Formats: sequence, structure tokens, C-alpha cells
Amino acid sequence: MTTARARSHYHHGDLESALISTARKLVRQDGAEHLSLRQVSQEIGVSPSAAYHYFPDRTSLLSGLGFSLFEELADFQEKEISKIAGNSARAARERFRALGRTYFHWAKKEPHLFNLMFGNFCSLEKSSQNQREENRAFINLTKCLDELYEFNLISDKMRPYGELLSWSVVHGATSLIIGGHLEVEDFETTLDAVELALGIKG
Amino acid sequence: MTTARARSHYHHGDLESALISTARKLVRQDGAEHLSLRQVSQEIGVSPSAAYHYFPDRTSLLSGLGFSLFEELADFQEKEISKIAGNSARAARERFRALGRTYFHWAKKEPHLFNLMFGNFCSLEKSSQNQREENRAFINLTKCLDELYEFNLISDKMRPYGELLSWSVVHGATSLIIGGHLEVEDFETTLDAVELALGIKG
DNA sequence: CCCCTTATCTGAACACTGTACAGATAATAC
DNA sequence: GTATTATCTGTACAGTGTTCAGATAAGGGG
Repeated sequence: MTTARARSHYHHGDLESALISTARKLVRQDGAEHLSLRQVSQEIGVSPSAAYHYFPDRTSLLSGLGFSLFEELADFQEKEISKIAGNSARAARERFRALGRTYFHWAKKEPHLFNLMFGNFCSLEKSSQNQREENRAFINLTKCLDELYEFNLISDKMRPYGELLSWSVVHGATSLIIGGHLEVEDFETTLDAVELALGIKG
Repeated sequence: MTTARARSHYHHGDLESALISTARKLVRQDGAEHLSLRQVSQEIGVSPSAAYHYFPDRTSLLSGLGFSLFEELADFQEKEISKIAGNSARAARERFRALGRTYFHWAKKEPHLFNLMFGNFCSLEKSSQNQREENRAFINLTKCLDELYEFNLISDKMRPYGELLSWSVVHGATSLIIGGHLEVEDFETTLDAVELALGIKG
């Protein structure tokens, strides 16, 4: 029986997830560009080379962290959306706005983590795993848009552009704001803009 | 008289811009995260510490490169837009589309450079210089939108959201596509979406 | 119970990095 | 032609990613 954290380093018990979670902690503080494998190892109390049993290189660790962050974001969004009950047009609109709002709020609260997810640190190679988690977020968006469409809040002509427009605006505004290239007094303005763009009646 | 590239390294003549231009070359190839000061110095044929007379650290060099890239992008956009002559509504629309198209094309052709500009490598500290060059691009956008407004192609209600919406969509879609998170068969679709979003009559 | 296989982690090593600083060098100003 | 000053070199240090031979312990089979 391994009580999780074993005594003297050897056979840590759960090194892989320990690596990811301390990497998360360090990236959260200093940004992905400053993450050092040796620092991660030292923080855990393990030798620098121990990590190489789980990740072939530094980039892979970041990539693994990235995956778990996409999970995290999708979980967060789903949790927030599920708070808004009801099968009304009003509720559908609120859910749609909440989707964008949570995206922004998450990025604002964790800019370094957001930057890791979308800043292309992990080279161009995208694991199929990441793709799947991103799809989860994308499917949530599609569900919201379908709902709006069913309530006749969005036109036939506009519906095909729904995902592209809303994700692009929310992601674009978010990363421009996080990066300090754009200033907006309140993100609700951006959400208003999205609704206006999609021609959502209100 | 210094004939630009002096003979034996000492007093290179124009080291600062040599540093930036070779940095540009290397970042273009391998991405900003792989840029090494020593490699830049070696490429120029100068000692590793020579760079420190012009830039306090590696980040500053990247930041300086970033500035010149914003210039480059703005120049490129202005050049492309100036090709479209005429004071018609049609020309105004074409100029507006060209603005978005050049943004994307530039990013598509130079993903690593684009990534440096917006990937938040250069910490959070934004030089006022960079700000000014970004403003140049922003002013061009405003000019285009004003033109559309004068031709009555965009409504009073929508006009205040013009900059936010168009820049966010174009930037968001561009970086999502470059990052491999979104697939679009043709960027013209995105430009169509922007026009639809702004309610530009056509 | 012990041995042996196998997964896991260590330690030392290598090449490389950013950065600091004292000194060499050459352009410039008088 | 000499002194001043900006510019670049050389050396050094601490820290990095990564490799690899070997130490360590966990678990299975007798």
C-alpha cells in the first residue's frame, strides 16, 4: 500500500501528476517561458532526470499541462453554464453570454496559463488528446448556438457563422486584452458586440 | 569613414540593427522561444557580450524586434490598401476587407514573427514605442470604418463596436488558425463574417 | 520466505544558455 | 598626435535541458 507520497523519494507514487501540478503552479506564477524542469523536480524533491521517465522533454511536460488546462477550462465553463437553468429564450441567451464570460474570466484570472494554452509554446505539434478537449469546449458552443437558433434568436443566414464569429471575437478580444493591446472598460461590452454581431434580438 | 561592415569585428558600425535583423531571421525560422543571444552574436561575428551594449537582456532584444515587426505589419497594410484607389462605397469596402486580409496573410506567412508580436514573450512590459506603432494600425482601421460609415454602409448603432468587433474577429480567427485550433477553408469566409457582423450592406 | 524481474529514480556528465565585468581596441575630439 | 570615449573581447559563473550507467525498491513466482 503506497500512501501516496512515499518516504524518501524513491518511488514517489504519483510522480507524473505531481510533475504536472507543480508545473502548473510554477507556470501560473512566472509564465511558461520561465518554467525549468530542474525547478519542478527540486520542488517535488526528486532528481532532475526523474521527469524523463514520464515526459521525453520539457516541451512535452508543457504540452501535458496544456491538455489538463483545456480540461480545466471546459469543466469551469460547464459548471458555470449549468447554473443557469430554464428552457426559455432568456435562459438560452444567458447561457450563451456565460460561455463567453467564463472564457474571459478564466483568462483574466490565469493569464500565464491561458498564454500557455494558446501562445504556441508547445511547438506546432498538437496531440489528438488536446484536440479532443478543445472539441468539448467547441461542442458546448455549438449547443448554445443551436439553442439560440431554436428560439429563433439567430437568423438562418447568420447561423453558419455562429461558431466562427463568437469564438473569434471572444478569443480575439480576450487575448488582445490580456496582452495589453486593447483596452475595454468592461467585457460585457464585448459580449454585447457579439450579440449585436449575430443579430440576436433583444 | 566606416564602410558599414568594418573589417575585424571591432566597431562593427551598425551592430544594433544587425542584432535585430539577424534576430528576425532566427526567430522567423525557429520561433522566439528558441532564440539564443549567443547564436545571434556568432552569426554576426561578434562576441556574446557585445549585444549588451544595446540591449540590457535577451527580452529587450525580442522586444526591440517586436517593435520593428509592428512597423513592418503597418507598412505592409498601408501598402496594400493604397493599391485600392477610388472614393466609392465599393472601394471603401474593398479597403476594409484588404485590411483584414493583409493581417491574416502576414501572420500566415510569418507565424513565428506573428507569435512574437502577440504571444506575450516580452513579458508584460510594453514599451510606449510599441504602443505607438500599434496605434498606427489601429488608426488605419478607424479610418476604414469611418469611410464605411460615411458611405452609410454601417449603422449608427453598430459603428461604436466597429473597431472592437473587426479587430477581435480578425485577430482571433488569425491566431486560432495559426495555432491550429480552428480550421477555415478560406479566410475570405472570415471576412464575410465580419461584414455580416457589422451589417455592411451588400 | 527469498530471489529475481522490472519499473522507477539517482548522480555525474556534457554542451549550451544568459549575464557580469575587467580589460583591450579603435574612432573621435582636441 | 595625444586623450577621451564608445565599443567590443575574454573569461567566468550559475543555471539549463538532456543523456546514460547504475542504484533502489516494489511486486510476482517459487
